Amino acid sequence: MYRSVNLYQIMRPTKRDELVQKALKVFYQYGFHATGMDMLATETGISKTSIYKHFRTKEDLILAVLRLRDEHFRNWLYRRMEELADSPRQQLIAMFDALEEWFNEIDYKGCMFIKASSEYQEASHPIHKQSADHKRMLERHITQLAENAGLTNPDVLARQLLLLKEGAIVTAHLGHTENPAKDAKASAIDLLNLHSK
Amino acid sequence: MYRSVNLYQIMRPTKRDELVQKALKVFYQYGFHATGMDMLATETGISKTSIYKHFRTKEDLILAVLRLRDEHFRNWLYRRMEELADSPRQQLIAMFDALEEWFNEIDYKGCMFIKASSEYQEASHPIHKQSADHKRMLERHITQLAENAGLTNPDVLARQLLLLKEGAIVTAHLGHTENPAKDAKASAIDLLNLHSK
DNA sequence: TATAAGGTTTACCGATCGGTAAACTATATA
DNA sequence: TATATAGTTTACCGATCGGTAAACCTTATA
Repeated sequence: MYRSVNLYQIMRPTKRDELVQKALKVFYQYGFHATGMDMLATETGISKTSIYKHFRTKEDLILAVLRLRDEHFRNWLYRRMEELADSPRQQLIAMFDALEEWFNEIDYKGCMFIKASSEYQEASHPIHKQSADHKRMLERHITQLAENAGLTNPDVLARQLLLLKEGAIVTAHLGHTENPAKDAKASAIDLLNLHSK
Repeated sequence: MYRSVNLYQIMRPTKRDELVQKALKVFYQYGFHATGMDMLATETGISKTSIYKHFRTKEDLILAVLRLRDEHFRNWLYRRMEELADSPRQQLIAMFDALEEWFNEIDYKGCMFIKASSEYQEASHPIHKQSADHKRMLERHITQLAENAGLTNPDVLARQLLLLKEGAIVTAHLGHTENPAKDAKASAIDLLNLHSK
């Protein structure tokens, strides 16, 4: 019995994952508070009862959604940076080309973690904390790239590049500026040159 | 009669303004969707019926709140930049010192307009549009300062400085980085030097 | 003193909020 | 065939959502 249960869960986590995947789209498009569980059941085609079989609360579901989003986004960004450039230095610059591609998607609605932390504001809230963790992991990766590129003060430079990234993300969503990714990229190139030995 | 009505409205717009002022604090602290009208009535001490005498809908109230916030914030930032530095060039740098003061306030919860645009995502939504207008007005002012400072490409530089500002604002709220205002300021100084003749 | 405007309280509206109970169906293994 | 699991539908829970109706109080002017 135990064997069959475990095998089933290992081999077919499909429905649960399908739910998280669909919920991600809905939360991203409409926001967290604005998305009710009834609407979520309708949009995903999965009954509310089934949803609550998988997740104790709406908050738990959101945390799972953010986990998936973190995995998807970091994988995509890191891969795209590698595809667009060879050297670590050029990859840091290519981050802003990748961002521009993202901004130009028709359904672009900003960064899910900025939104999450802004709807769940207290720093102690699990959703806020998990959003901060995502940013921390990005920072670690970019810092490593800056080190590999042999740049001076790789940690400071990484934080500065990420400030440009976050600024471009919210500016692209506000929509009052033509091409924030391009402006950010130009700044990034300048900063990189200044941090070269 | 008409005279008395008008005089009354001109001389004592107090209650309405008091409502907007208090609603601003509540919306800023708890978010827009998360703040119900009953809670708002309780927190402001103004009955729901009275609120709806002044504003037809919750959305109208939010628009009034954002108008007040725009006025407060821009006045505060511009004044603080002037207090902290004399030359236009130094004032541009001082923007990040002013931001650091803001970030260190105990009730700091990020930028109200970023939050508003992220809870009302469609670019056509009045709340989203008004948030974008705020950013546009900031851009105009910073561009003017860059021109007065005699810097090359004042418009590009202004947009880049504002990318750093927005990035610092969301990073300070996420709370995963020590002192984003300091990082942003260092970048700003570098960019300013590169744009000097 | 009559009147009008701004404000109040109390109560209510239908809809939706997050979440649950119960009874049922389909599938896959023992 | 018996059993366990994942999933379903229907109905419901108390609370809160944005918004309104009606009756009353207060204050300042005509």
